[in-house]
Amino acid sequence: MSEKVSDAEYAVMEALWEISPMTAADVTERVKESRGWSIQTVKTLLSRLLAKDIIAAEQDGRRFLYRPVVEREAYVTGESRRFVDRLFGGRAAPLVAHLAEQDQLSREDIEELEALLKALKS
Amino acid sequence: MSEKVSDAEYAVMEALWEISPMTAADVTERVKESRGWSIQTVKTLLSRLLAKDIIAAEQDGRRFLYRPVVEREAYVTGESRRFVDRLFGGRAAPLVAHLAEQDQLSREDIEELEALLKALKS
DNA sequence: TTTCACTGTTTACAGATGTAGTCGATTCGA
DNA sequence: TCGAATCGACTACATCTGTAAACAGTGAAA
Repeated sequence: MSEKVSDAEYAVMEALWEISPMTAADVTERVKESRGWSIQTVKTLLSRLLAKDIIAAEQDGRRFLYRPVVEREAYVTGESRRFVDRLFGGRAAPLVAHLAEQDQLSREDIEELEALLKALKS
Repeated sequence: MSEKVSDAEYAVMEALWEISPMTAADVTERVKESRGWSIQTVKTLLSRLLAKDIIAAEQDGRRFLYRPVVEREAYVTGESRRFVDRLFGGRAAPLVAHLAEQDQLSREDIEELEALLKALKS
């Protein structure tokens, strides 16, 4: 059970899930727009992720190339489960009901969901 | 926009959302099973929630009676939005698709969702 | 060869969080 | 009435988080 990923660390993971492996400088470049972090900050986050075994590093000359160990899919699954458990007693239907009540479902969402359910029934 | 509720604080909120108002001792009693907290811990959490204006306290003799200011509904809405934004680009359909892929949807969920969608279409 | 740019590593430091202990006031039971 | 229980307030303290600065090593440019 890999450890918890903080908000800031998550931003780094997003970059690495999109492209990997990358050097610390690359990652800094890619997260520059969203967060204005210095490369020092990114290095700290990378070290912490390394220590938690969320990512791995492979030496390349004098630098390291970082890559995810935990895949995005697995992470999202874990987080989703935690979220649904915590706020909706582990049931998905109340979650969707809630989103619907809050008008957080677009017509497009609704159509996709219908198609999805149809597929699930078969 | 009310401040962030930590994990421990959330456990206290759950109790208060179920029954309120309650004294610190009551809350301690109600969270005893899930978390084994001392009353001191609960008092600290209540103070922090007070400071964040997530709950309010009304004096009752020598004690305080605590009650939620932020309603569960509002909290869940905020958290849901944050969650869906962060992990699914703000779209609900991919979230449900993901839950489906992970077999996190029961037959019951599926039926409820169908009914829900039917209602939404009208 | 000297200097500079760039590495990773170590250290920093304030604020949030989890989990209480201590303290002074007060009320309640004996 | 007097001690025990209880209350809220204040203090404590380790860990995590966000955000870096300082530093030491090294490879590249001049």
